[in-house]
Amino acid sequence: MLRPSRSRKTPIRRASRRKRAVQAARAAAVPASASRKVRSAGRRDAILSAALDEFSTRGFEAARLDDVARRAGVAKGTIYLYFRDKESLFQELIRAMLTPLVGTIEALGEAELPLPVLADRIVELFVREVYETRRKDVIRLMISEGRRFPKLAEFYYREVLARIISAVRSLLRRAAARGEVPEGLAEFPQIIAAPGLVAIIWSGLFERFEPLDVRKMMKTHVELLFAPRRAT
Amino acid sequence: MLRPSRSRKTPIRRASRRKRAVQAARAAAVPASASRKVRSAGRRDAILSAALDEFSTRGFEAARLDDVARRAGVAKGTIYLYFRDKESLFQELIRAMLTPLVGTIEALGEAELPLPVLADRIVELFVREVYETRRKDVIRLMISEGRRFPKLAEFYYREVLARIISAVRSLLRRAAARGEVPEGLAEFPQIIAAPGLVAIIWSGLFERFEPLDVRKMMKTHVELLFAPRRAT
DNA sequence: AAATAATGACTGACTGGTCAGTCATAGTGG
DNA sequence: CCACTATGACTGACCAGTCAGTCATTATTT
Repeated sequence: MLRPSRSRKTPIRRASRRKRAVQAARAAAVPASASRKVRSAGRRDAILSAALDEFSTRGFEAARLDDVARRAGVAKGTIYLYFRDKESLFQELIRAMLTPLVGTIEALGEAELPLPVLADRIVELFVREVYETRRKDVIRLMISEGRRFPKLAEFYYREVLARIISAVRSLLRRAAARGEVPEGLAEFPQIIAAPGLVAIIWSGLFERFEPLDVRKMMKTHVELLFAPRRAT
Repeated sequence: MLRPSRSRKTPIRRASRRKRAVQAARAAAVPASASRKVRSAGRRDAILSAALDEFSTRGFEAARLDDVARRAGVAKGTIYLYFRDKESLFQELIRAMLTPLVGTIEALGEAELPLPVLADRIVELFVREVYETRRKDVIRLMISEGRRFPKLAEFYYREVLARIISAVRSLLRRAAARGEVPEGLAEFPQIIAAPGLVAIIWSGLFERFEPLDVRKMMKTHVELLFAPRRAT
């Protein structure tokens, strides 16, 4: 916690043993007619969605839970029925949005695709599944605020990043063995992702001064990396 | 405005009895012997340096000016003699640290260096002038907090980024004209910087799980980009 | 050169406003 | 009918920014 003194006072008397319904229900408006379970899941999603909006525009510290509640169409106290505290809400948000990426990327790594097709897939995956979705904002949040949440960074590294890196690395090794990409690349999968991250940062800070064609930049980069070379 | 009943303009005598003790305990960053002008400059620098530390570790919002003051060996009020407010302190910090980079990079762009030497210089410049200095922290701050300071982002874009990009771009164009680098690269100078930025982010979030050899990654990347290719 | 006055840099207790988290009370689905 | 869900006014911590007061340094007078 950022200010440990604040919440230490009251002992936590959380009795709920209920398993969290982590199923990805659609974040539609919550019809009054729906069953409790459905409404509950809807509420949770609405809160997460509202939190993403507020955290994205104001930053974690400056975001007000009152605003999150209003945006979610819920009272502030309700948030505390679904999340232990603000920090926990933040962590759940990141967790819920980024975990699903892993499977997609691992699948991409396992398919044995010809190099040009692969390059294309990587670019498209990034643009369509990240850059053009709210995942872009979540990753921006992770970049901006992650440093102050070491537990979250650790979770993210173990559950998401390490697995993605490992998948990309083995893919690069196989390609390198066939002589399709240079050896050195497999050691630094970060290099492949780098322009994507830069694009995310750029879009938040400088887009209005100098727009950036993300797809084209990614394509240029990947093609440069994967281009056939003269023998050394 | 409602005033507390006894409040007049009555000056209330409350000179601190602990004053002498406090002054004795204060770590004197600036020797009391120095002239006013010297001490003043020293104070400003001490405040900026302390602010960088506090902003870096807690983030802009969470950083307390009380802590900045303590770290600088100064009273809180003193900060307001040198900076209008917290935001202005932040802006001055970024401005003071990053503006000097421009000249260095423009000089690099103007020297007509052989490609392998140039690659080396770029990597070394980044590692020595940014990554191994506190500029790394300032850039991390810019990335993390810049979005909430549009004015600052604009200043930074105009005064720093645009000029760097322009220098790098013209350098790349000349190299492309000689056939030394691929044409596409000049359109996206961001690609060259990307791994450097990723390294800065990585070092803040994941270094403790998986250390990253920045120099080697940068070198790998630049060499891949600049490598001789088969004719297309 | 010493005494005295003027200056303005510096201090830190205090204020006003903010907001995370609580809990007494009010619904409502099963 | 009551356990579960939801509410929102409230509280206590917290902190940026203020300003009346202090005192070291510099300027002026004797």
